[in-house]
Amino acid sequence: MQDLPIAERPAELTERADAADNRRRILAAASELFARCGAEHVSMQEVARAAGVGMGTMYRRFGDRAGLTFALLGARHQAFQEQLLRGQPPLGPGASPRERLHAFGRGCLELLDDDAPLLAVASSQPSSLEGPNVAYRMHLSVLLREAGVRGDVEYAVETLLMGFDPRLHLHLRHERGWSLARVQDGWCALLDGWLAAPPAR
Amino acid sequence: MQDLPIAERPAELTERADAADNRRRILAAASELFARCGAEHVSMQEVARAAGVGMGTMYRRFGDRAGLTFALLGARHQAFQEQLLRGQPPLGPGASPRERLHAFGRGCLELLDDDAPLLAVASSQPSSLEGPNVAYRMHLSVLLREAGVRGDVEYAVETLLMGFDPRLHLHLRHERGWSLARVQDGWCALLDGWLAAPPAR
DNA sequence: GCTGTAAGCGGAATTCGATCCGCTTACAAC
DNA sequence: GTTGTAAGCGGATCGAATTCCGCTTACAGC
Repeated sequence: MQDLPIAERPAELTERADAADNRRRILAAASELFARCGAEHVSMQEVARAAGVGMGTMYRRFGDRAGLTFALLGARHQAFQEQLLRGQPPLGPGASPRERLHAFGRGCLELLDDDAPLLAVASSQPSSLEGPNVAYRMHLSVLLREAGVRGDVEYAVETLLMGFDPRLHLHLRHERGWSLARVQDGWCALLDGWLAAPPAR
Repeated sequence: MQDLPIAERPAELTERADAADNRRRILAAASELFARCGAEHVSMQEVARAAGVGMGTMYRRFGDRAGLTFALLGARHQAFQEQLLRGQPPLGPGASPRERLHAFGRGCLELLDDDAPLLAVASSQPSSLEGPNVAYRMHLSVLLREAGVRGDVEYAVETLLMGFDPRLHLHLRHERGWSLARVQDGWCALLDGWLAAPPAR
């Protein structure tokens, strides 16, 4: 939180005062509308009108709908990433890789449990394999190697990330009615499968 | 192939002659246009025009873009499913569950390798976790149990299915430049992780 | 062959995301 | 304070998916 979690500060520093104001108004309006009506029933038009800005302004700032969504989630996810890098064990450094990975998975799925409806709308976009996942990909990759996983670590990373897919999560939680704990346990079992795996093949 | 692979015949049997004709024309036009221009550059308008039908006709028949896509892929996937149920080992019955699962994964990924561009367009749709995956979900579920997997088999099934996500596949194959064999080996390693896993936790 | 009717049809209308573009304005330099 | 200019603005516009609805027609029953 104190210094740059990803590379995102420059944009805010060189931002014109009126632009910053609009940005805050758009985020506030989007947050309120999404919460009130459900993200999938709110059009970009409506957000723009509620924020008192034109369409051009929204798209200049956020690029597309997914961009707006990620920006909305930004604060919470940055705090989480901060914990991964500098927080207390078991999430932060100090615990064993396996413990950190378990804590990471459970934590991510907890965040996801709140954000899935929002993210599911964004995840059909081009940016979908990106967003916060870029940071998580690296985190997983490092810890899996530390934990001594043999075989194709990068493929393992991808499967573990797929476990955070918002549409999968909604499917399991709501269509299939699973508890969050069941999903978390499943993810940890998947992880342990990779940790225990013989050298592949 | 000889008798109903999924439940889909009734629609074709009660179909009016002109409707059947339109359906064939739409599929032919879509197939040709998708192949020539790339699925993502062809609008439903264009398919309709090329087939010589109105928009209403397309949507009455196929529901939405994803439906059209799945219909287009239907024949190949039904043949594959047929092989799973009644074909030669190792794909069909006769081999050990583990061998059948490996063959299944490799075969699916091979099909996917051709179809991913098409499926990726469809997979942002509501129908996305469905399509051919419904049948594959059951196949995996049965074979994993036969193979004696302990713990949450259903979660294992979902992770294995995520390995067939068309957008993941395109990402790995084209953005990351992996070979098909690497993806297949990765999937098999994932499978073996589940087969070898201790009772979870 | 005639006829009633449900299925099917075409294409206009609607909706929504995204882009475009000419006008406005904050603010740094002087 | 004035000024130049790049950044920012808004809303018209476009393109695509999907829905709607009044007309047409295949075909089962007679």
